Amino acid sequence: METALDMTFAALADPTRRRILTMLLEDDMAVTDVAEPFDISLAAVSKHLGILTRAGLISQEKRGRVKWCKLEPDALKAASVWMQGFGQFEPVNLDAFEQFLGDLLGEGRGEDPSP
Amino acid sequence: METALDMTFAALADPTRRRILTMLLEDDMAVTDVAEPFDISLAAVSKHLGILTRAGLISQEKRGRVKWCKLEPDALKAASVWMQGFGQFEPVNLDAFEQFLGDLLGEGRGEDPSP
DNA sequence: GCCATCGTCAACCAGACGGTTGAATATGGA
DNA sequence: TCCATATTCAACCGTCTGGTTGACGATGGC
Repeated sequence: METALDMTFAALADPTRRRILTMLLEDDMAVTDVAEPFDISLAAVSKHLGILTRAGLISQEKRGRVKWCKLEPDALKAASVWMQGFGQFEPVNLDAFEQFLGDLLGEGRGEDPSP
Repeated sequence: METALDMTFAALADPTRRRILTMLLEDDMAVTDVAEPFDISLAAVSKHLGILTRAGLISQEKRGRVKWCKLEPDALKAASVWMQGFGQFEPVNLDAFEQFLGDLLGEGRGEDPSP
């Protein structure tokens, strides 16, 4: 049986999907617009969005002929809580977050969760 | 290129590996002892431990003929920080954590990160 | 009504994943 | 020295994953 936590972490394991999530952090987007910055087919992006939707990380609503994608941050909450159960590190503060973003730059681009 | 975040989330996506992490939360363990509660082969557990090690979530140290596995919670920190970048939910408090554990019971066993 | 646009579906492919088994490599104890 | 214990390695298997392409169903503009 595949639990919610399984699906959440599996969804987050792909860099394309994480990048999509950070894009949606700024604003809701249509599928075509989500796909625009990527070098893969629209069908591939559509699959990624399906995985994110099944994991509950985003929701999709069709208005007219365009389907809008919206971030659902509450799904991240469960995963975040799971990790914090390990509790051996203090709640994250903004300073640590900024520093982490700096570290990230050396590792790969398009990962940053903030504008 | 496979980033650290890729490996962390992929490692967390498997329920066997999450259960191993919660076991190691209580104490360091030898590979054989880690494998004991599982219905899979020792070799399979050894592979899981390799994945957790490569993701930096645990470390392994050989003392004598037994290899000890130790939780490395700092690796979870990066992933936790990434998620908190979405910041639309407040830092987790203990009450929410207890409630979450309650919710989890209906979903699958062996997932709980606390004793 | 017609055509372009938005998005998904279906079939396919290469490669990774989780598991198995059996052999191999330490190491410790008698 | 010999044997049992602890762990990994290597080869293999079925299934899932991320990608492609081409055809297809809706919807909106003209």
